[in-house]
Amino acid sequence: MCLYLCPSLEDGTMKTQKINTEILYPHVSVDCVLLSIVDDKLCVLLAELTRENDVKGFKLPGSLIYETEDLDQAASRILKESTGLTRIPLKQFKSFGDPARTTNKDDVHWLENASKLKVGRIVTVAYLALCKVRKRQNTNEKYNTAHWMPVDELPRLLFDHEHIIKAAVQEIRRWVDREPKIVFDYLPAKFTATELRRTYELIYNKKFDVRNFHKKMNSFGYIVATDEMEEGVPHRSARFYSFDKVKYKKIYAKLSNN
Amino acid sequence: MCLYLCPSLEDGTMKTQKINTEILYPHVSVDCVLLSIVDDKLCVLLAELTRENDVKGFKLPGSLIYETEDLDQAASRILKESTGLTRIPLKQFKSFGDPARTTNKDDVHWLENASKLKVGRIVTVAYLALCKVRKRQNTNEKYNTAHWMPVDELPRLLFDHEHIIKAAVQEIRRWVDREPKIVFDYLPAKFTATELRRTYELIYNKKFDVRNFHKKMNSFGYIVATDEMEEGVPHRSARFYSFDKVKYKKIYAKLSNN
DNA sequence: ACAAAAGTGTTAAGCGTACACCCATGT
DNA sequence: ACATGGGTGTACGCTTAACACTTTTGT
Repeated sequence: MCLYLCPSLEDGTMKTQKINTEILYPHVSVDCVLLSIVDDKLCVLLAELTRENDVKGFKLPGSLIYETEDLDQAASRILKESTGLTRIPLKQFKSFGDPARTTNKDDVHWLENASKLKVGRIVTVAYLALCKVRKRQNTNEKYNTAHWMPVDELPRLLFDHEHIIKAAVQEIRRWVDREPKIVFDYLPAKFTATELRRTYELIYNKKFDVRNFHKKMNSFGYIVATDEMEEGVPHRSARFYSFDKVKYKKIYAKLSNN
Repeated sequence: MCLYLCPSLEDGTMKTQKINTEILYPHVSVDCVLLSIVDDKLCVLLAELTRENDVKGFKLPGSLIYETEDLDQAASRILKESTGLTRIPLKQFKSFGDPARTTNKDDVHWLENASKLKVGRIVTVAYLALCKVRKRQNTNEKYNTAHWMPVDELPRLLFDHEHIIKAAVQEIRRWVDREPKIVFDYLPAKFTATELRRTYELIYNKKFDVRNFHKKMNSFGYIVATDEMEEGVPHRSARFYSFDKVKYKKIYAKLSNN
């Protein structure tokens, strides 16, 4: 029943935090699984947590939400804080609310120490994005400890964050199936067939036949060949292709009409 | 950043509610979009809200979560409270946390009146299920006002509940695509080809060719013909089929290996 | 006999998969 | 010349979609 509702938090009885003159809503957090390809591996951005110069583990970039903030806004904020990126499509994919998710004694102890707050129950809403990696992205000092780490060689992670990452990797495949556009938001404006294929291979964690992949690319209808060719490579140079937004939208207009 | 954490709620500073000797966590709710087929229409279970014998609108069955309760548990509880059903697969499909979602003045006024509580921000986690409709299901007095209403003829709904239902109807199609099993959890143990086809048609909101549908049924491999036939119908009697769980699991074992 | 719904088969088109060789470029 | 990766076509099997008539049963 929904008849028992949230008492106002504005009466000051909650230990709310003032940050940037905004009030946190200290019951719900957003965690972002930011994926990218680094050194030919599918990687996730992780923040390193240390205590007394001792690395204790890693966590996903995340934050409690603000009182006046939508979940999607919180996710965008975290994306920007942790990578400097904006306008990257973010997808909410699952919420995690097991009361036991924040009860690992080591994790609680470590986090309470770092945060100077008592750690209670938190329901977290997980988001996913495929990020262009930029140099000099870690301008925020909180994230000078952020690292892109391969999703299949994960370090010790806070609470259920490993579980969240595994779910995200499953989810991104379904997302790309439905909205291939996100791959082109990730890729540079001009890309070679091999770059595109390799991106798909790393996302799906399987090889695609080169000839069949070219055929598929052509069948899409929204990937257009340019006149430009790779230069300075010690082998036959590859053609650059680009993504035609208008054609894409026409093709996918039907699909979303349901 | 996740460093600002939830203060313990056990210090009594929150206006928590004691119900069934458990403490509510008054910041997160679970709402269930319970779908079923009634009178050959895809319907959703809605609770009617009245004030002074005046029908003000409808809402999804939902509830704040308990302190010690997982989100999935809360959804199962709501399912049971509102329909009496247990063991029906429930799928978490999306969370809704727009701060403005609970700010419609009419809705707030009406709900505050009904609940005798100040309505603040609530993040809700939405679940979906396909329910067998049972007679005499509304044993819980809270739900003597529950009705199955067609999803394409929705009445005035509380807050963003219409939006949640629309999202659920999209989602159930994807769910059936991935896990056809839920259709057989919905259907009786013995069902005719037409019943199955009609179920698909109502879920997908489109017609399926009869012959092609039979062919597809057979290709599944887990739908087995029985010797039983319909009786007492004023036309050729239909064969009953049944769902073979073991065969199904063998077939879908591969798919989930990813 | 008729009304009403059940059940059945073929064809064509599109899509996925498997597979091997020549091409262009820099060293 | 050679090493390196780029680029191309065909054939087969599977899946999907379109389409019309006969069968069974109760009245």
